[in-house]
Amino acid sequence: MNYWLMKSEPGECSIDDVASAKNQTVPWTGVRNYQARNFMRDTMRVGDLAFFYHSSCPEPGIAGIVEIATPAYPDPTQFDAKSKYHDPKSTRESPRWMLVDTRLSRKTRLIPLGELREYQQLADMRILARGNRLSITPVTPGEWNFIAKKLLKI
DNA sequence: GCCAACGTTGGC
DNA sequence: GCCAACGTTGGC
Repeated sequence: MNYWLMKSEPGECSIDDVASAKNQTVPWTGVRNYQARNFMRDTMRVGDLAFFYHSSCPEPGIAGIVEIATPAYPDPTQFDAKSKYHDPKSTRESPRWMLVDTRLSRKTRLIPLGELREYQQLADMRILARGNRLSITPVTPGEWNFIAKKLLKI
């Protein structure tokens, strides 16, 4: 079982959008970065848990927990000429972009980015690194447990 | 809106 | 294969 942190812009898809989606499940559409794709394609397993992080918004921070609900499969938006995620270089025979579905595990209180920065135990988290732009990053069990137990008390 | 940081592109 | 230019991300 692996732990992750997945960024989403709440203007695109917030934790409340996941909560109100059918089966409280959303496809993690639109990843166009190879490292993030590789995590989904190669390392994620059904049942893995991820912090759902709100980025590029007034209050960036962890807003909930989602569970990986499916194995990786081709992101349909890459084939859709009308989608902003369309990739003309990708083919159905050898799709370039993969995604997983994520299902709400629970909504949490919002842990602001500034609060995450307060703890030495979390100092190595990728999300806290300067200039970090990777939208999916691994979280260690130690970091996961610290956030879940100490900050969220779950 | 600014700007640092980083990934991707494309010419060579 | 190198690397400069460019575009994007994301916090502030």
